[in-house]
Amino acid sequence: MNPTLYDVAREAGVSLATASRAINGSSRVVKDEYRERVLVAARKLGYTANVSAQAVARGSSSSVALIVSDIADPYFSAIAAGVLRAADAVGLVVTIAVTNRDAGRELELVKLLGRQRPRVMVLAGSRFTDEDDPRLLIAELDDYQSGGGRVAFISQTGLPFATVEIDNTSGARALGAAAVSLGYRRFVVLAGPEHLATARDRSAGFASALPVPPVAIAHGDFTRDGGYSAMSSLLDDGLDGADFVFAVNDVMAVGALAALRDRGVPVPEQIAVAGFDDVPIASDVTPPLTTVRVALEEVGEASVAIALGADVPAPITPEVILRSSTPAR
Amino acid sequence: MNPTLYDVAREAGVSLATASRAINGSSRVVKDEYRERVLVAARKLGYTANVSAQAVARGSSSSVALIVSDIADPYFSAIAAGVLRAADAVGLVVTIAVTNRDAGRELELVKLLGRQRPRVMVLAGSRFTDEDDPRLLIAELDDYQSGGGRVAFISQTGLPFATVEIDNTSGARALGAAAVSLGYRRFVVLAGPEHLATARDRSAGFASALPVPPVAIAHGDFTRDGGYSAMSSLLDDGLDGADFVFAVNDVMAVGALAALRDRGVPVPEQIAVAGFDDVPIASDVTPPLTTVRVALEEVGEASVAIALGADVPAPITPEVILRSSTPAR
DNA sequence: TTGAAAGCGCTAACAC
DNA sequence: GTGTTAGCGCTTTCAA
Repeated sequence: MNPTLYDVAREAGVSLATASRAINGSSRVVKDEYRERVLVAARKLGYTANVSAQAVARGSSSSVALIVSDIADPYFSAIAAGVLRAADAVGLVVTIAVTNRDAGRELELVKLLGRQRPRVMVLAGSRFTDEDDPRLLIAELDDYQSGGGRVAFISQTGLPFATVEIDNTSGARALGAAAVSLGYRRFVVLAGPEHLATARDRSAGFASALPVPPVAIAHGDFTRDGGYSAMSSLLDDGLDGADFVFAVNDVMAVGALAALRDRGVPVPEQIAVAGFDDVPIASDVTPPLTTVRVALEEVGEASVAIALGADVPAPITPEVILRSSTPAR
Repeated sequence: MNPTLYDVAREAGVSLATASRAINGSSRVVKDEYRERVLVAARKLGYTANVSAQAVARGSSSSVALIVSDIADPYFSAIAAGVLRAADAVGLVVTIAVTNRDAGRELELVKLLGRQRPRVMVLAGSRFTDEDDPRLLIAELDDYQSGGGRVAFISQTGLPFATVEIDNTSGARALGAAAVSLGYRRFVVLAGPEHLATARDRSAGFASALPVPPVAIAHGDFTRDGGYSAMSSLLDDGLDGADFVFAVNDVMAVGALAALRDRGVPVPEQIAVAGFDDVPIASDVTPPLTTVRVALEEVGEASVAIALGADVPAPITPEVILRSSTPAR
């Protein structure tokens, strides 16, 4: 059995209240001698506070709930790292749950994690433009907020909650412009899931910078394998002189690179490849990937900051990073 | 304010006890009519159970605590994915904290996360052979266990707790043997931190399969950058005819690949490279990396299984995966 | 089967 | 400063 605060108080010969004040350092001042006695007793008994009990008594917990699509995806694990760091800095503990890219699951998880009454809830999945009904999610989050919780979204605009917004459109447009000025002329887009807002914005932003529409667009999952198969199907159809492929995120670009390599298509000699996000591996694949950098860890940190009351920052405009996967033509 | 169970009971016109039984489905049976009324009332009020209060009343929580070195490292994020999946399957929620590879931090985190009285605690960092004093950690974990918690370690033998053991030595030895039979003769090892048990085992296992000792061993962090700098310093010293470099984990191997590429050393033509773990990107770098596969997600799942009482599995013997970074000579 | 009531471990008035 | 005590929201005897 774990010793309770009551045990500590008895051992120290003080009241429960004094022990509580000495250990968690409330605003009240405890005489040094007593505090010392309490601390010694706590150490002697191996006392560990019970945060559940504290949460019940205080009416608020010390945790942040984080919902991501897939923790093994470098995009989300980088965000998680930022959330973890920011939470740690303010003494909060982080509970993580994954949707596996299932929108319905997200609502369930909001309910599930909401049971912990976390101080903050960060949602980092992505919205679907054709979503059945975001109203249920909104209602659930409203309930959560009315109970004193704070919500922050990452990269999902259009919802009535604080959001760390990433300007996917202009980032992608900048990349498109860079590609054009490097001399590329025939573009192909690995566009991700058809109804995923982030994917659409990036795809559209990229296209908006081109003098001519992309010669082909292939949809696929927002994952490495999605990139691999989208690229493969494009290859099956014949590249038809395309000289540049834009994958709407880096993990898809990595998949595309693998597909290209498996087919023996030289990159960047025959075709250039670019991604989006600048996840850590982007610079370590061969050739190093041109991409659009989003400071993911900072985005994660910002999400807990705004949930905790910081001003919502202006939309983050990601920066084009040119690497050898897209040399000048 | 969040509605409480009391509110629900009142709304449904039943007692608190009945509402509790109807909602969490205790062993007691509640008359259908009452149950229905309670459920309707709960929905109407938007009732959400408060797990902290449940934990206090029940004396046990429904969470698992996971401690890893760095969630952005693919090795740990893969393990985390497994832990998350296994926890989800049994209705447990996961709290994650990172040590940033600081051994002292691990003890602090055990204390910190222990305050939640998690049902299970999984430690996935790595032990240092020269550790100041594992006794403190052990004592802390013993306390935790005596309070009813269950501990599981991943890949860290020698501690008196259930462990998902990875046979690093034999995996590395098998890789060494494979390298020899492929025709390689002059080996170099990127050995990781000097006192990290996992790194030492892998390094020693590999060397034990060679006819001659490695021509050089470079230590460095167990990270991508550690691999990059270890490889760089070896390059500075002159490779001296080495034809094979073994990095004790994949992320270091990826760093080594980058260092080699930056210096213009062709891989695998001039020198072959192999890693360990088979993290997802291993097969996506160029050339695809020969490695020793550890089923990381399964390891994560196994850790919660054994903590929950499953039999401790035999040490996992990882499997050599030959890819193009180590062609036959 | 249901309800009253005694806790669970802790905090925070409130009184001394 | 310190102690008493009434909760916090929920579970679980124990009677009825």
